[in-house]
Amino acid sequence: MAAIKIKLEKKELEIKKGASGLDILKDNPHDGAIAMKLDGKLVDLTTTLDKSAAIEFVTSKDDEGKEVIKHSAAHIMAQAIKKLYPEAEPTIGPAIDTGFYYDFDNLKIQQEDLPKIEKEMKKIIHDKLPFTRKVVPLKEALEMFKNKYKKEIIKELTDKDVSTYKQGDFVDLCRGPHVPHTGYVKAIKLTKLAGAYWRGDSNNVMLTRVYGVAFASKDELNEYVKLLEEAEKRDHKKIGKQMDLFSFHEEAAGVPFFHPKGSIIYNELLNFIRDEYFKRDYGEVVTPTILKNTMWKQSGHWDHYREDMYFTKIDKQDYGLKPMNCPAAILIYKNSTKSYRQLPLRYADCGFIHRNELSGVLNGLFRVRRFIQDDCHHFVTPDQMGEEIKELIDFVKYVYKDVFDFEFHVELSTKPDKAMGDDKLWEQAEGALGLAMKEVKLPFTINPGDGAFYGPKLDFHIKDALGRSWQCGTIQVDFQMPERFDLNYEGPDGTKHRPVIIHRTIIGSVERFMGVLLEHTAGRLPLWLSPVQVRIMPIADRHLDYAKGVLEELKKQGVRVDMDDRTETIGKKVRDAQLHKVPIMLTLGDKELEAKTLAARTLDGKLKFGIKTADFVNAVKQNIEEKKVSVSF
RNA sequence: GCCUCUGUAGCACAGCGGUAGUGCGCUACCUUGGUAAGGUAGAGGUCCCGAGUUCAAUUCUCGGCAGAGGCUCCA
Repeated sequence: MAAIKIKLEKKELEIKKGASGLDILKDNPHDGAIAMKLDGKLVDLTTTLDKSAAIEFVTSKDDEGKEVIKHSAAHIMAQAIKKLYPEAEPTIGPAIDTGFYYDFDNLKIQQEDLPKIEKEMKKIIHDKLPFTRKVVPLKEALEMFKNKYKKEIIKELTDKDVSTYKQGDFVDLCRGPHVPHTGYVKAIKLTKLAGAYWRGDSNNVMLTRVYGVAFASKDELNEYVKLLEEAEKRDHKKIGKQMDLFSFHEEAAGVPFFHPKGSIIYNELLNFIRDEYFKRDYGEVVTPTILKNTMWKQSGHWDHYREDMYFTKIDKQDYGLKPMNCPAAILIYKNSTKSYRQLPLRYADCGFIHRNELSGVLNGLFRVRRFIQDDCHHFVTPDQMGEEIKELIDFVKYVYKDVFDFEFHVELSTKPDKAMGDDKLWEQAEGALGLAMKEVKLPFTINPGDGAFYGPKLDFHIKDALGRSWQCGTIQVDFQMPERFDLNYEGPDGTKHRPVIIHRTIIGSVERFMGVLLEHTAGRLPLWLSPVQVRIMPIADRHLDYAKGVLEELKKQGVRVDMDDRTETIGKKVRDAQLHKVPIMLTLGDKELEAKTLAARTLDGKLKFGIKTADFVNAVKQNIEEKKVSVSF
């Protein structure tokens, strides 16, 4: 038989024509190989070679390999479900970041059914059924697949042929690639059941989506399960309860009740941002929550945002609760003639805004119906726009990286379908944001059609300790509102010019940011944000008087301090303080009483004895002042 | 809003067609203890709300409200 030359990584090999990746692996073992790249294109290991090519094996450790495993697992699940529920109609089932899912129509199952499906999947995996690829002409494919969803997909394809994969008696429309046989998928777990609209459109029927995870080893599955447990422990709703920060009540769905301790965190976040405003030449404004509908009609909110608003009547006139602060800032701007010398003009507004969110999207502090944004409207000349945006990006970087130690990424969201204004202004605004990002040399991705109705935006997503990402800050360029409200300023030439409005938030909403921060830190907030910064714990009753003295002194110094004077053992008091995430514990006993010193314990279990009160106060104040992320002595 | 699930003491959960338990927490007393749980006793519940089935509903059925996880949406 004829031989062909292939290039395998750095080696040149000669193999039989028609040999497959699996054949090559026999003589050239490659640990964990599950797919391969043929001249850079990802294909099955079972693909046969009929001409010279460069080959690279892809393993289950590579991202591409992981995706192959997840995708193969989706097919295995579909096969299992088809067997258990023959009337179910498979639609689509891709690999996703966290695993895979498959959507079915006509599948009526419950959470309890998942183990049954898992069991069936394990059988299929045990049987090591080969995945076989077959390319068929479109017409033939239309006959092969009876179900309407698959037909719909096939009809939209522009290729001549479509590729199908078969394992056992299950055939699916699929580009591939897949693992050679089902036995390659070593560990699977079905995680949740959900509803999902066909093609993600809420006008379409709701399908049943089954989510799962798949790995090439049991260890990886265990690791994943651990991560889930960790995430559950860090759930901010749970931490909020444990630390007595806030609660939710059915009397006000979607709006948190912040308790005294939670309110401290809330207010500290606002204080922090206000201090930054002061340094950066912002003016804070305080404005009404309820404004007349005439205002909302002029701003465009009536046409573009009404669904998300609450309305009321006062003296037979129609009013709406503000979902955004911009109209108020605009009214203040228009209150007097503005000169170019006054710009940029920055109106910060920490007012409550209300959004009538769908009940199904509410989620702890992450998604609420009433919240405060660290919102500001920058009125700038077109010339100042670029510089102002760059300064803002810098501000964002300072807050995320320097103060809170968050990684983040940026998306540029462009014109949505439901937008107002003409395309030219949109392009100009999008260009300005993109250019600023390039100039500050930050990478960003494009999120098409996700802009606000009045302008494109940069969205800042922060990454927490568990690698999850949250949208918080946003910078939006708006040419529309200045037009609608006929805003202007006197230029150096003595004529009127149109300003540009930049709408932006950095921490986003105080609520969401607090939730992210609680999960990121697992409740171990930096000292400056901790509701109780220091807890004093006398060891026996005879230390009480000394402890009270220390308590008063720290209070006088502005430290948030409390005392655990219960008749409990010191071990018990330490445990309680640990559980409530009190950053500094002062244990006061005979030694301290005698030497008039303090003994401190931090949450990491480190102890230090013999601290002088004055030194302690200085260290604590400095840590707070510098907004340090952690405490140490 | 839609899909699946859930709702029992402050919290975490058992339980059951005959109006309820456990642990932690709380209160009192004893204990005065050196870095993640000392002992004993006690208080605490409209079993989310409403209707239906039943001799009897916290339990079964239906409707509502709220929560969780998804989908769509979003700070």
